Amino acid sequence: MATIYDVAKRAGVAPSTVSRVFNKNASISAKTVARVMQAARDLDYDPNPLASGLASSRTLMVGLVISDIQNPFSSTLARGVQDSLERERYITIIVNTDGDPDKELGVLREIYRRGVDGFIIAPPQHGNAAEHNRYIIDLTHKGLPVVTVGNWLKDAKVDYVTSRAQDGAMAAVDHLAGLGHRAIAFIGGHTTRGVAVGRWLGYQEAMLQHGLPLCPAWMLETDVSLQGGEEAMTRLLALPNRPSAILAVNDLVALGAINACRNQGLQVPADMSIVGFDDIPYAAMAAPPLTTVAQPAYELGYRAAELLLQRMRAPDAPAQQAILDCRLIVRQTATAYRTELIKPSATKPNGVDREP
Amino acid sequence: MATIYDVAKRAGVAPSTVSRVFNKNASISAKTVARVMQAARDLDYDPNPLASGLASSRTLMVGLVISDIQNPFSSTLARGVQDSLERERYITIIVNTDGDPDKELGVLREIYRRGVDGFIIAPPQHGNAAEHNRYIIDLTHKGLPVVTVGNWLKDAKVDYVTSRAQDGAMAAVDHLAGLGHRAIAFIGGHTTRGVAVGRWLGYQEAMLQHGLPLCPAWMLETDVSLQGGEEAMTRLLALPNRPSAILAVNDLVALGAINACRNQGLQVPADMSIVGFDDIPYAAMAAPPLTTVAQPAYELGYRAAELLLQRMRAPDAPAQQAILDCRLIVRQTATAYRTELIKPSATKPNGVDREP
DNA sequence: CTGTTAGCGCTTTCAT
DNA sequence: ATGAAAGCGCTAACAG
Repeated sequence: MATIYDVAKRAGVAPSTVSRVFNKNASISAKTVARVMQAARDLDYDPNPLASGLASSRTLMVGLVISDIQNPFSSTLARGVQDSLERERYITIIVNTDGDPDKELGVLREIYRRGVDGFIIAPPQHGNAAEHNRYIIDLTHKGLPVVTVGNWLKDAKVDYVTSRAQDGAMAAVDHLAGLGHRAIAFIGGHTTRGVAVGRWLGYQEAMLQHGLPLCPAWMLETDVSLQGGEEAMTRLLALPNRPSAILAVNDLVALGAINACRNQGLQVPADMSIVGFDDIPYAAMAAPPLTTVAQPAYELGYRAAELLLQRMRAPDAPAQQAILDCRLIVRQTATAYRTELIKPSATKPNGVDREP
Repeated sequence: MATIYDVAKRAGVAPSTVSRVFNKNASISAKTVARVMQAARDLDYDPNPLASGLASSRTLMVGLVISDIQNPFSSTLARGVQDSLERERYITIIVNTDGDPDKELGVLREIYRRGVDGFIIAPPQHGNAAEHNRYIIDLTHKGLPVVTVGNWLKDAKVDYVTSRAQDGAMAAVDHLAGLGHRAIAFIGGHTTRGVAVGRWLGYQEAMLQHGLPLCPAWMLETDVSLQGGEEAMTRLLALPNRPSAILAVNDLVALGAINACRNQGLQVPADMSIVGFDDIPYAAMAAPPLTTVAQPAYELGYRAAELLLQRMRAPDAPAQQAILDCRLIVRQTATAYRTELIKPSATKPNGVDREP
């Protein structure tokens, strides 16, 4: 591969001039630019990113921290990030945390080490007091651009993008309550932290507004996955005072919950109403089609990347945020509450009581 | 950040010694190792990957080329790759081609430029004569480790991993034929190229074996996506001699096809049998649950990464391959052929003929 | 087993 | 507007 020296020699200029031409910052005479570009073309020259990274500590790499690329929400968000970033020739390094705080810290360190120019931290586990949180804030103090999605790091100058998830969750509860449900459970991830908190808060607030009971047994933490949803629903179904409706922290969990119901011989929505969150493409195709709160995953990613790009250009600009709307999509997994549900079912071993 | 010189000084050794310790290749006395490690710990030293990459041209980065991270098959495969690679401290750079050969060539160039230590090229578009193919082979000639998944590059020493997709496709056709279908269509991607060829060949071979007609109008190329499947199915339904069953190149396409049927007022499987490919997690949850050929996506990715790791260690070892099994999963989208289907339906404007 | 010495290819003052 | 020269932090012969 040709180096900058080769190009310089062929163009009859100094290497530094070639560098300037390629980095379009300093002012160079038009004819020099032309000569350099021609020489570069002749030699098929392409700057070596490692060398320029070493010299300038700019690598054109950004780290994207997500919980799991297999979640369609995350992969869509990732695509938004990549599509935006690649227009500026950045590459995106995607790392998964699996919702594990230790792992998150590890991958964060790893990509920092690698010299990324910035981070986008999406569905993370960092709460408000954890070590990672500290770590992330330290990064920003070192001047590293960070944008978070779905989670605001207070006390740090980080840009963030989020959706009105709290409103979305409230709309879901409103919908369920309007259908006559009183016993509404929430199946969450680590509900007190991370990206789930908005939904969690919205759930509680709406329940209170409707004068509905917040029963601790109805607020479950689980893995944010199909399996997690299945398992949580199974636990819920084993309860003496089983709820009649569920708000799930995301569609994966909701889908898993539907599975669990089916396995126990329950019909959704006849015997159990379920509302998801995200509106992944498969929500509409599920059996039955999932009622859910849509989040603009792609947009979220795209906007996050835009904010990051802006911050990298203007490190001292005031922090910005982009807040996008959620929208309740009514499909077929939530239906009117039937009073029969409160009677013990002949086919079920567990008595079904009305909640206190 | 501490540099290798700082550590060397503190440990009272030469920088090269520190380098050797960290790269565990040369033999170093135990006590020197201990001293160096201690110094490194004291200074919180971490080697700079850019510097070492520049000096050694090993970057601990590998490029993963897929068509679209949003396809659950791809994201699962990607996860397999990442999980394997991260154990050896490699990071994975995921790039999407969207099935566009030009874009593929572009991203390939880009990550090559970045100095990746190897490539994994999964569902690509490279056929057997295209420019990219040439490009990839050139890379291997330059000594760059490449493993392809699902597609064998002949004339090149590349390792590859694949599934017995051809057998899988044949099993699907066998199933459909056994159900009495004769008019079986194939909705493919770019069927003559890339990862789809195995399925395409399997389809044809099985059709021939069963003495079934290979009608050109029944072999469609389309985008490998929900929309693509929907669109292709719509085209198929507009045909005068509509097929009674479909083999789709993957689950996304199959799911899209189901949508199209529903939109046209057709029941699946009563009016149209459909079989997918991949068995993405959502296939089982679809309405109705999708009959499909399962591919071990995660395994495929994991194994690809393992082969790559091996080749990077032993550049001159003979090419290896890993070939995994596919498995037909019979669910509910394919059912016995009903002779009524050949009569023009009262509800449909298009006459339905038996195929020639 | 360990030290010395050149680079790897680019950027960046500092001059001019 | 352009050139000269000193690194960025590490590795890899080559000695010894």
